[in-house]
Amino acid sequence: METPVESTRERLLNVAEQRFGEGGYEGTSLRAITVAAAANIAAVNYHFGSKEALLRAAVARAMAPVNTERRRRLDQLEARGAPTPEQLIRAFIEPGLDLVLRRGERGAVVARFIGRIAFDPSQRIRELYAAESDPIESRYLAALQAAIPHASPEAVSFGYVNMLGLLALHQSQALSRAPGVGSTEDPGKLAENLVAFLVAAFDHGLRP
Amino acid sequence: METPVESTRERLLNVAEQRFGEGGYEGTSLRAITVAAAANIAAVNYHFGSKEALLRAAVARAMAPVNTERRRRLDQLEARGAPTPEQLIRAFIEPGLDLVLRRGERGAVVARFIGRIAFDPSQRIRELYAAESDPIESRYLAALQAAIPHASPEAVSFGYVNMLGLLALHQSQALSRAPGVGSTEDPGKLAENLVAFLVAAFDHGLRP
DNA sequence: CTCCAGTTCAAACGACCGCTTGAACTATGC
DNA sequence: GCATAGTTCAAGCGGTCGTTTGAACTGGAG
Repeated sequence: METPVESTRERLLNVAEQRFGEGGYEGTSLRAITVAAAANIAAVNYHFGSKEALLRAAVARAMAPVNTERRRRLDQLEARGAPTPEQLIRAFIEPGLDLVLRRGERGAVVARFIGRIAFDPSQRIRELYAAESDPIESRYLAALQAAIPHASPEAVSFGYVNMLGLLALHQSQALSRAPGVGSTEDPGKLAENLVAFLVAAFDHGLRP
Repeated sequence: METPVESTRERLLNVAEQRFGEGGYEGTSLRAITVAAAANIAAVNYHFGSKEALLRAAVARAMAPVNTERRRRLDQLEARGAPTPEQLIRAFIEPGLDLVLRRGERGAVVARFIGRIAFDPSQRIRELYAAESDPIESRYLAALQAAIPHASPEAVSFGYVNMLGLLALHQSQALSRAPGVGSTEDPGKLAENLVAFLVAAFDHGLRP
């Protein structure tokens, strides 16, 4: 009645995160996006300004709820006193997998989009993602360092980067090369497995 | 005297693995490659047939010594009896980081190339890499399963995929967003850190 | 010298790229 | 009803893409 179910702008963002997540930034053309979104090519430049600006808007929209949830969990943990490594890892991983994978079809699309962009071949694109998640990341790094005092800052950074990479890897579903490997597993278990894997690595696998 | 230092074919492969490693497959044009290789554009189709065939040849050439070394280490380990998880992880990681990062400038180029292609946005490209490393991978999976009998096959596969992903991540140097994070670290230490991280995760972080 | 296979070359092919233009449509306020 | 701002549209811009073509060059064999 008031809104035509989905505005052109929203349709563009939805299709963009789907296609960019499937083929990457360079591998996806604006024409492919606009056709799938039933929009005119010029609509992209009208609503966003450029292809990269469309990507930027899509990244910002996709990351917003994840960042919010991470911030909320971190606030909550720090209010209760010194958090354990497991609590911190869980607070980082779960918003990326759970919150996003539990929302059915669209959630998986968003997760794949985020995971792909985070490690896009182009450094320019990667920085675009990093800018969206840097603030909260530095808070996590500091909290992790405090929770694992016996590890050097370099070791904590190393672990953190690995956590980031593994999360992106599973978000992007790049490991579905052989069907049935772990793709049909339910997201909850994946999150639990990943958390357990990382907790063990952080607790026993950080060299001085 | 006998060879003009480098044949056109070799120059194309060298530049291809450098540029593909920097910008990804879709983000690198044949013209950029041929210009940098001081070759004519048609040389690509003459020597290889197509852009994708050039990539395939580059992947095969880059992976060959890594696969050989992995096979050699695995043979050696299995000849001595039941290998430990650490031995297996080391035998997988070190050929990917050491053997390739220790060869100075060119080694780093090859490593980045492999790491990028392994998780390219396009599934087609990823499969191209997988085809080159699948045989040896299945041997590792079986050996890992035998070395960690208390873990389910799903858990071992999960750990293996994570190992693969982290190796590719560090090979591709995609984490050099902030300069100086860990980029200037020497490759030997990186390998040791990564092995320790993975050993701890495999030993204590695989859920039943 | 002639021949010929192997290689390199400039030039161009059609297709697609991101982006722009200017007109047409739509809906709201007066 | 009419102006106006917001949006959509077909069409086309210059440029780059991967690939192809046919001629020119190269060096060794007969």
